[in-house]
Amino acid sequence: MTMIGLVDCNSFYVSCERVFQPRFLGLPVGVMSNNDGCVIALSNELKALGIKMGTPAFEIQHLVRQGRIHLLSSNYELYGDMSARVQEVLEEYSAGVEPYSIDEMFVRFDGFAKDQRLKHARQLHRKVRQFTGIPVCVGVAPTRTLAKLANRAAKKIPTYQGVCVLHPDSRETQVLLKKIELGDVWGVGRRLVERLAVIGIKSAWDLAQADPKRIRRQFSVTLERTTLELRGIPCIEMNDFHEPRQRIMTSRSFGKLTGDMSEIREAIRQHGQRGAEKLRSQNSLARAVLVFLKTNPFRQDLPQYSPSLILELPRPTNDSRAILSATGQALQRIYRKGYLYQKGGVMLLDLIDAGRQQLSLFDTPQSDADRQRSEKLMGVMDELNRRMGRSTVTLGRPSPGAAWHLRCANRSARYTTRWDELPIVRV
DNA sequence: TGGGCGGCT
DNA sequence: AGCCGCC
Repeated sequence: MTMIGLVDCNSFYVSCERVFQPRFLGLPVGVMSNNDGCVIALSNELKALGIKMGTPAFEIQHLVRQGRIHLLSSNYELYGDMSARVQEVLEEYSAGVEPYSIDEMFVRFDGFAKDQRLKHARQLHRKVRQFTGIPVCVGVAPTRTLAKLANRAAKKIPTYQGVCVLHPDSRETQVLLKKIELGDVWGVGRRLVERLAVIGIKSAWDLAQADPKRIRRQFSVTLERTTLELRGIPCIEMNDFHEPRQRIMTSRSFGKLTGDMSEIREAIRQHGQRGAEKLRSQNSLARAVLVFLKTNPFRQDLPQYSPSLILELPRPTNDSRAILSATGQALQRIYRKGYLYQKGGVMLLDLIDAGRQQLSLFDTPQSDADRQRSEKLMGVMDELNRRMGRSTVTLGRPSPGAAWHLRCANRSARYTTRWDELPIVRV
């Protein structure tokens, strides 16, 4: 019998901050997205004030000024490191871990006798807290979808105290399916909830009772799988985290609205280089690039323009110079004067494995030599940036103070990954 | 008023 | 290419 656990960190980003700044314990605290745009992690105290995930930060700035709530800029270096620590603890106490996101990990639960599952789940719950300081909830069930559901119950229903085990075909599973809202089921979003309501499916239980073939016909294979998983039949595999990405996107809001071509060009160059680095780190080549710009859709008083353009590369490459050359051309062609742009970015598409690149018919010894030089140059750049910090070596001129620099006014120290930012303890 | 990925139609 | 899903 397959059994799978899902360990989900509570208010993960907020919890990371609290580990190093205990004064935030018990207070309404939120962590904002990149660019301090909106709230993406909330402490329970902040949720209790009625503030929701995704609330724009500017809407609640008055509460910050009054000192009634605290908003922190996000500190991904810290969260990434804390996530690795959680994973290490789970690996130590379990038979296998599949990271799913920065704050969620699936854990193998096969091979435990029925009466041992709860004990083991409680042990994971306790050990992660003990060794990392991060509070987590644990859900265990025969499928990933049910494990997510169990986790949700563990988080929301106090009697579970953070740990919920659903044994195969149990009464408890039925009760929960009837209690949990459809939109809380993994894979069922807002739109599907609306469409399912039309045919009378309103709860997770209803979906579990539906005919999978009909679901497949009227909706999709993904939803059919969800339906089967709700019945305890495993059919969703994890994307292996080690599989290379199929496409790579780097984009960011400019710090302010801008129509200035030179500022935008700099930002796009930055994204192109960052994308090329990601490409090389997963040992892939791109066959095409996409560049996009976007005006601010919330400013209906301003003219709207959201162009994008795909350019094929002359040959598959991960050379920053070739990629920048393509992104530059694409930008040139989509940029229009007279608009204020909010955001821009680069996607690298049609990725292939660098090791399995077929030699093109048109390859000559000359281009082979070029490729070797390219690999050498890119390798040196990546190595310098790795050792000395990101953006030590870049192509093109740096432009300090440009509009597109990240806003992160209230970021905490990178306590666990920078020697000069170690926390200080007084005893 | 985020950023970045996958999958299906 | 566009939509939807997830976190």
